[in-house]
Amino acid sequence: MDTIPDLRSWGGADAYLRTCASRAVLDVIANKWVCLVLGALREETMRFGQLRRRLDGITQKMLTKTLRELERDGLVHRAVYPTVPPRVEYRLTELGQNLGRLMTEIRVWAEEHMPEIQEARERYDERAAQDPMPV
Amino acid sequence: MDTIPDLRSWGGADAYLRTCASRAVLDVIANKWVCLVLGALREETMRFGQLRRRLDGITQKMLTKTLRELERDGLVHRAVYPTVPPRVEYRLTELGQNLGRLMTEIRVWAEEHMPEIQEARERYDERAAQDPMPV
DNA sequence: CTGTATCCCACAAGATACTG
DNA sequence: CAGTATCTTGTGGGATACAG
Repeated sequence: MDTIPDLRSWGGADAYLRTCASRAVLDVIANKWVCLVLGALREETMRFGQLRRRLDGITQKMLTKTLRELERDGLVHRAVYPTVPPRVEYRLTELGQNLGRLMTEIRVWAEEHMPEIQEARERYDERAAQDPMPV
Repeated sequence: MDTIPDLRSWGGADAYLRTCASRAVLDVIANKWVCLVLGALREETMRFGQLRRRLDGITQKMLTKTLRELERDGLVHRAVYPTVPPRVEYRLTELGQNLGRLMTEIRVWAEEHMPEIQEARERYDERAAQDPMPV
């Protein structure tokens, strides 16, 4: 079982986390699957398999892990209906919806500016290819 | 030398990246150091060592790598002054400032909501400790 | 259908030492 | 000062098999 990292190292002498909440939150959302799951659930409550298809490319394992983390962080609510076969629905909590709005802003930014990034990369790579990098 | 991963590595039929810009951008910003560097440079142009001290806890290697990626993506400009000892200044490009604003929103959100996340975790862990998890 | 449990590997990332 | 070059370890994450 994957263990969920504990952040209580907070306030301690640790160099990374010390002072700020920002770093703790970044440890939550600086994760592509987390962002994508939040984004997907923003649209509607979804079942596990539905979510899996929606997030084309995610493995069962990563989806489960991501959802558990989000549940632990109070961003996603997990509702189990003890039917057979089992039915599990995931929906954003209020906190999750709140964060989801930020995710949407990121998506909007992404769609608007990705071309510029792509162009910058091509320029950079071209320059790098020309410059005689030392052995 | 660390190579900068190329998006196209997963190209073509891959399930993850294909269509959307969001995923490509998430691969850029879903990274705590990237977020922190952008956040730091939002305040002011900084030299390498200055940045390193500011981002307490980052290693030289990771800072270098992060800055190279950001430079490649056109988010950070790198200015080298061929003095001795060398002086290298990093500043956000316009695109970088633009993204930096999003970073700031994340920081604001973090400071506002981290306590809620922390509480959710404690509740979750307490519940988990009580429930007799199956072997 | 919704998960757990394993095996496995590539790579992210820290520590350390060296250089123009 | 601003990096490179190595070495090593942890872990993110895929593939697969199995279970309630």
